[in-house]
Amino acid sequence: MEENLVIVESPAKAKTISNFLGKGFKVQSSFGHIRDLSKDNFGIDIENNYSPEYIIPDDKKKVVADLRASAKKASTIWLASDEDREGEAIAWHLCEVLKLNPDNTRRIVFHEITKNAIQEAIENPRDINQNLVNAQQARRVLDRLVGFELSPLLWKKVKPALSAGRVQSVAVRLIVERENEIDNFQSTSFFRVVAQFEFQDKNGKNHKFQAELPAKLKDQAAAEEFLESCRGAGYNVLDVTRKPAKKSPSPPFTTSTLQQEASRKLGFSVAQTMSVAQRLYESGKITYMRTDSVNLSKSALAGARDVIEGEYGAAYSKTRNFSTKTKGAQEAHEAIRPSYLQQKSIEGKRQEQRLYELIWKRTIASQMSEAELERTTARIGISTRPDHLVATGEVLRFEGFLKVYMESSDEESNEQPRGLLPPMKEKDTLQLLQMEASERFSQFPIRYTEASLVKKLEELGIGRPSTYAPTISTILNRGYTVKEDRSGSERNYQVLTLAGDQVTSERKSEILGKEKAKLFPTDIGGLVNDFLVNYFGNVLDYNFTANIEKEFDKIADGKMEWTQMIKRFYPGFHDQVVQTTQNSKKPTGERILGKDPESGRQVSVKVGKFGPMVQIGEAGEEEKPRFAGLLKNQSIKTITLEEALSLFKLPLKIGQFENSDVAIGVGKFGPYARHANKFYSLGKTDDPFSITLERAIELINNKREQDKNKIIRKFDENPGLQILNGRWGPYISLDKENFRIPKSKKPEELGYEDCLQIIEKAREAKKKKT
DNA sequence: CAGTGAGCGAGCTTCCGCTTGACTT
Repeated sequence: MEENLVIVESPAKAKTISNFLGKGFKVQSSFGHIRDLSKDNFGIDIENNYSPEYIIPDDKKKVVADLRASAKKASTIWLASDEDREGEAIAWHLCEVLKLNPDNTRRIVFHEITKNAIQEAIENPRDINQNLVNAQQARRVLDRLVGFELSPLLWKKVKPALSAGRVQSVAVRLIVERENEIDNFQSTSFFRVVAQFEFQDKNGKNHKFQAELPAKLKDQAAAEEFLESCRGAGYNVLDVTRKPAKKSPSPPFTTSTLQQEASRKLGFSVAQTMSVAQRLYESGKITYMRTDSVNLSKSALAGARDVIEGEYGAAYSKTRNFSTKTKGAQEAHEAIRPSYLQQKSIEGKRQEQRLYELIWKRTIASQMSEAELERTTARIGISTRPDHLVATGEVLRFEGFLKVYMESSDEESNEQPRGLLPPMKEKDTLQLLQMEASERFSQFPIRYTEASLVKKLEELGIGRPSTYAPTISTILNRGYTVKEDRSGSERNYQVLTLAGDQVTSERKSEILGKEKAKLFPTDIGGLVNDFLVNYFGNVLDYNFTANIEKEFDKIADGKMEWTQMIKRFYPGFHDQVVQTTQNSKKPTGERILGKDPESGRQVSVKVGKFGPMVQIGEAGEEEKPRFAGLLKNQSIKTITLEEALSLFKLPLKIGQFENSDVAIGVGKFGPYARHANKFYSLGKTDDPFSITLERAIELINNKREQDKNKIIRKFDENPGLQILNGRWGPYISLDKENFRIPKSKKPEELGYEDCLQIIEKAREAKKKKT
């Protein structure tokens, strides 16, 4: 009965702290929350003042049992979960579940994992803040009520297994509305005038540079008139002004900004960033990766200063404290930074090295001095016109943090890097090389990437660092949105050129709307969003979360009873659900395309139980309607009658191979080629209507080759038993049941008996579990 | 795994936030 038990949320943290505390302290992890609402009847007794019913999920039973055993043996229990709403609730659930005695239970918090911080925390314990716990319960109950009432409504009205929630539904709304903005965008064109000049300095050296007309010209006639009027003109410098400017580094990484920069600079998906960061955290290379704080510990600040002064000199060092501007930030952790700042790079997988270096650079740069620039502006007069052209140059006087790191941007920039202007002064004359007026277009709104959607959600205060990546997965998995590349289409534009005293005109073309890994709404995403916005505009409101957060704060401050808050929301919301269930029509997005020339029956498209489909004929007619699903890249919004009708041509025989028919069809898993009763998926770029027999045979042969490599070993004793190569490495397959191979064994050396042993063991382990 | 859908209809799906393995073929 002498040990102290410290409970934290993460095992990696437990390990680190354990080293600081030494003997007499046992440190264990709760692995996050240990209890959640039951799934029966919402897990909330609505009749009984919204009393929550908590259960311990199966995968937490062992954790709880271990903690219970340790708690029994401990003289004092220290609850050291994070100092935020969720962390406080975890501490409270631990008290409840482990039946901890308040006399020997202490609540402690620390913001950085150093020996001093932890000792200080232990010297200043406090009680559990029940108000903060209640704010968490209100948050949890509200999310459950919203999610579990809206989702079943969608099952009834749209399609089974859909979902809606306070966070995911707003994420979908952002994507759908952005797409609408793009659809409705009217691109306007204008002309931009850029001139190339040559200047000869007093040593006779020639310098080339460019200058631009500040005003844009409204159409081709204006551009032509402008260039014509410049024919034979002289150009001289009206004045030159110099202005100093400064650039400051960005704050160190939070989860959201790390996801954005890893996406822009390394091309990582949000989930990929988190999984690589998790490995870095677990191996002790970086601090915790789920954080909304830009704060660095004192020791990190000192460490950064040492590194910068040693590596670049004292002039490059500037200690900065950043403050969070994010809505609803809870700041239970530090910013994401290297654990040891003197370590510029690490050993490990390529991805880990790249992400680590990004984190190192960002952290170090945040503690460096400003970059100092000098911007030069020269105004250039045109002898035949009152207008003037402007040339700008930028010189870096002092690199500062730019020596290490520069943040990227989501916007496509057409600004060219500006260099130094030649040493011109007032009244100098310039030689015009050529002047170009080129047609430009107003910029379409930009589609979201995973990371820029996270940025937007964070700005709105919706979601938390631990949920950004899972939220993206959810809206992709539900089929509300797809992440895609688009090749774009050609657009023509006009360029007028004044050179050698002649104005010429030329038509050029460029690619418009090329997209890489952008989020597009699907038909179902659009349909569900319109339905929810129409009937539940209050919950789908971009400010809904921000407003209820204010109420959670009141609860946390003890100024409001948490059940009061739910009482104010739920009855009205529930009534909305009941009303909508009874009174709303099924939203189908139906569009009538025309008549089927063969039968004369109506052809329409809509979203059905299995997704978007075409229908020939109507229900209730003598002959039943015929149905066909849309292809993945087709939409009920844009599909034509002709495209819709051709879907009924499938499955389509395209020829013979090895004396059997080859037919192209579309199934549950997309387009396929069928041959001798076997299915072969078509590639992403294969069009089911125009695919050739040659290509189909190629696919068949590829698949056969793959299957050949799939088999590592076969056994004569039992043809149902094989060692196969799968997506996640080698595995044992017995009559369609699969088993993992222990890491200690080499799959190609396993014999028949070995396999049976592994299977036996796996089956026993499974039995124990249940 | 590979067309399903028009309504007699079983029973299933679902939320957000904390956290990692276990697990997928």
